[in-house]
Order: sequence, then structure tokens, then C-alpha cells
Amino acid sequence: MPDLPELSVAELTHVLEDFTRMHIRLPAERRLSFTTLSVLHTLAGGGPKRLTDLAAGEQVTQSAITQMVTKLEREGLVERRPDPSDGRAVLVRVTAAGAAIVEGRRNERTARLADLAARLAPGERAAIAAALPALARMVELHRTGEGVAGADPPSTAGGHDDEP
Amino acid sequence: MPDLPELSVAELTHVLEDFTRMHIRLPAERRLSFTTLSVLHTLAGGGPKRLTDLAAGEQVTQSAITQMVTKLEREGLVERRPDPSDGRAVLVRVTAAGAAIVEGRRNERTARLADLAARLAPGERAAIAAALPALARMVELHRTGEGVAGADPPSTAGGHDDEP
DNA sequence: TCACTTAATTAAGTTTCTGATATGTTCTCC
DNA sequence: GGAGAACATATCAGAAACTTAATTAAGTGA
Repeated sequence: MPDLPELSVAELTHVLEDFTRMHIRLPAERRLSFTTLSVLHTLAGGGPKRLTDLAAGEQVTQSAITQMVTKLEREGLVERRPDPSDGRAVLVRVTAAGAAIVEGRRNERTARLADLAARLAPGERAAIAAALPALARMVELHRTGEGVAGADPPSTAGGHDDEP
Repeated sequence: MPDLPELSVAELTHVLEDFTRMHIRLPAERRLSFTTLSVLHTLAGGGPKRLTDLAAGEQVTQSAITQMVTKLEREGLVERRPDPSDGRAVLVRVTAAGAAIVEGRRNERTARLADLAARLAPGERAAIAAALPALARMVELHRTGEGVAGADPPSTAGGHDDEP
């Protein structure tokens, strides 16, 4: 069999960091904060969630989530409803308007990537296509192997998230 | 010739979004804001830059960059020095301490990805390795084809960035 | 030389966080 | 079945990181 090239994880890290930066600075039509968009994304993709779960996922305090959901509710992007199985909890779900925002942003990203992909050689596109399942599996492994090293506490008081 | 699989840009978008979210919520040892880390990253990778250039790259106002650089300078992570070719401008460069932070975070990411990659099948790793050059070229195309649709104005007063 | 532009700073105000605390709900264990 | 621990959310004060607007200083050009 042919000697397959070994994967350079350092290069992979670099490339993914670059994509992260590309994705992050996507212009926002509405003035929604980073964490707000992340929460909408989470809700749109994974169904209703409690405030506590959202806080854990975003690595932000529960207080911040409460305040953010309150604001999003005023804007009609999410709904609060009692959790039938737990009287203490509240389930937050995205509204149609909220889902539309997430979808809109995804469409922008897809359009941008499609534009770039169109300028690649057919063989390059095929190579990326062939790698997609493996990349998706890495994400999946990450999700399932969560919380091993302990969830990290919220960062940067004043309300910002970290990146590159 | 064999019918190569067509690239699904939608799937690619999805996978990259997931990696973005993985990367972003990496725990920060030091309490540095999102934009701060992004600026350090930019400086560490591309050499000294003027405040204006940093502001354009981060899609944040010049004022915000001035304030951030002032803070970073107090902490010894960057240095300000006059631009020899333009008396109005200031060149910001990262210090060794600042570069160490960027490198440390990259190492954490690499370690995390290496852990995930180790759990893939050899064929999966090879598929990703084969796609890396094409992915890197997409990033390159993005960088060179910048500013086509006009740079977007800063968003989210109160100071937050946008993501998913 | 005088207006215009560009680069950086400063000041005031806004938004989104953290931290601490309060309130109501569920679980546990005697 | 009741007390107390644990949990889920809400509220409030203060801090951090932004924005806008105004200021200073340096290049550009007719």
C-alpha cells in the first residue's frame, strides 16, 4: 500500500485557527453580542435548554445568561417556558425570528465558503470532501469526551470571550 | 476516471462552525478579552502593525484599540514605538511575554486536537492530512480577496464580537 | 500657506459581563 | 413527612470593554 502522509496536527491547528478568525469577524446585521449569537446557535441546533445548561455551554455565569435571555425575550428571539419536569427550571427555546437570524448567518458563511471553494481545483475540492467525515468525527469525539479535565470557569470579567 | 465526491459546502460550513466553537471556548489562563487575544495573535504572526491596521483587522474602532494597547503595554505584552516613516503613526509590536501567551494557547489547541486525532482511524487521519493544503489555500484565497464587498463597520456597542 | 485628510488620544456613556445575594423548588435521609 | 442540603433562577451593584464624539498632531496638496 502507498505510504499515506502523516497528519500534521500543528498545521491542522493553524488552518482551523484561521477559519475561526474568518468566521468570527463576519459582519452582523443586528447588533448581537458574541455570546448572544452563540446561544441562539446552540438553541437553534439543539432544541430548548435550561439556563444552567446554556451557562455551562457558553462558559459564562448563570447570571449573564439570565440577563441575556431576558433581553432576547424582549426582542422576540427566544421564549421562556416552565420545565414540566422540574418546577425550578425554565426552558429557553428559540423563536422563528431567532432561528432566522442563525440561518441567515449560516447562509452568509456558506456563500462565502462556496465562493472560495469555487476557485479551488476539482482535486482540492475532492480532498476536502473526502476529509469532511473525519473532521465531523473529531468534533463528535470532542463533544462526547467533554468535561474530562473539568469545565473551566468563566473568564474576562466585563464580558468578553476568548479567541485566537 | 473515478467519480470524485462533490464537496458539500453546507457540511463544510457546519464542521468549521463547530471547530470555531471548540476553539473559542478554550479556557484562558490569563483574563484577556477576545479582541485582546486576537490582536496578540495578529501581532505575533504578522509583525508590528499600526493601530489603524489593527482596528481594521479586528473590526473594532480605533479608540478601542488605543485603549486596549495601552492596557497591554502596562502589562508588558506589547510595546509602542514611533513609526519611522510616519510621524503620526505608532507601531505596536508584541513582546516575548505576549508571544508566549499566543504560543501557549496554540499549544493547548494542538494538544487537544492531537488527542482527538489519535482516536481516529489511520485512514481518517490521512484524509484530513490530504485535505490540509486545500483548506490552507481557501484561507489564502480569503485573505487575498479581501475588502471586495467593503469592510463592515464595528458592531455591538458595549463591546462584543460576533460569532456563530 | 491654508484647507483637508489621516493617526492617535481622551472623555463620556452604553452594554455585557462577574460576584454576591435572595427566592423558590426538589431531593435526601432520618 | 419534615428539616436541611442542593439546585435553578432572578436581582443588583460594580467592573470591563466597547462606542461615539471631540481633540491634538502630522502629513498632503492646491
